[in-house]
Amino acid sequence: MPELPEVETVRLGLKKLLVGKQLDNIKHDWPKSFPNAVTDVENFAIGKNIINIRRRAKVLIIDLNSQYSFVIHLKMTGQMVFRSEAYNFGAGHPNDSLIGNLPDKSTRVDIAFTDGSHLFFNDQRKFGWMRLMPTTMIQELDFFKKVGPEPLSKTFTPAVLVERLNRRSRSAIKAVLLDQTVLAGIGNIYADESLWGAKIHPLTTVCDIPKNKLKTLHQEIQFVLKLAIEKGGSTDKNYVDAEGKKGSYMDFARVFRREGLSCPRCGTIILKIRAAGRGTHLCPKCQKLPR
DNA sequence: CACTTGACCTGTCCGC
DNA sequence: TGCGGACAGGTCAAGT
Repeated sequence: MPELPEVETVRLGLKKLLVGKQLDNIKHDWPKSFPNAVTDVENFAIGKNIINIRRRAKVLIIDLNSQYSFVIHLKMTGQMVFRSEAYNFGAGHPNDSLIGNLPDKSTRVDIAFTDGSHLFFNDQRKFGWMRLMPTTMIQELDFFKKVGPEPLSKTFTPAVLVERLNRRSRSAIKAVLLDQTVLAGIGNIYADESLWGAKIHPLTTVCDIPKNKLKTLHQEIQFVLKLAIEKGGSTDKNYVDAEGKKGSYMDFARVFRREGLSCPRCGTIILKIRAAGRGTHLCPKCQKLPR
């Protein structure tokens, strides 16, 4: 589910809620969701304390004071939800909460802390995973070696965007924006939203995009990601933050999931096409293919 | 190589 | 109401 803004929202929530807590017990029922040896969990997690929560691309990292960390990818439907007590109802926001009692049938991992609170890793589709590993080994993972720059970092200038996109200059821009080795953290929602903002058709070949539009694209990527973090991310279906609450970016979306509605800029009916194997939304008047 | 498709899973929605 | 198929925010591996 989550792209950079959703993972960042979860990170901010977990950082407030989890730092300092001591692990008491871990229950898990689906090996692919938590592929760890029992001895590693006993030696490097149980009884240890959480010291920091980080994010790189769409990956969450929970550091323990044992030189080990949980590395977490939520993929399509993963959720990390904290409860001060297990088995109670959510934060008391009936309109904002998607989930009630925990654990439930989507719970893959249940981490109990010594103060009685719990962290639940829920994942309907079981694509996501969390694994315990030595903190220093994280940077050795293939994914981390290859992943591109963070689009909200100070060093991510328009020139850096151009240089990264040119690595796949003959591919369609939508596919390139989704490529995590080009840029970190952009997924289907924010790719469509930023291309609409820059008035670029998702199937445009990178080398056919004029320089000034690439500069606009750089601005739009940062604008859309920052706005989405402000709004607590996008809840299309499953996404919730660390307290189980939905994000509200979808109320601000200009094209994503708005097929058949009118373009907020020109009023033309928004289309949904297939690009890079993904549902792709665009305004056919604002976003024309160069000819 | 570069791009597309299938696989990993469960759930929901739509058409017949 | 039931059933089949398409589709869903991500990433790999395999195939063309």
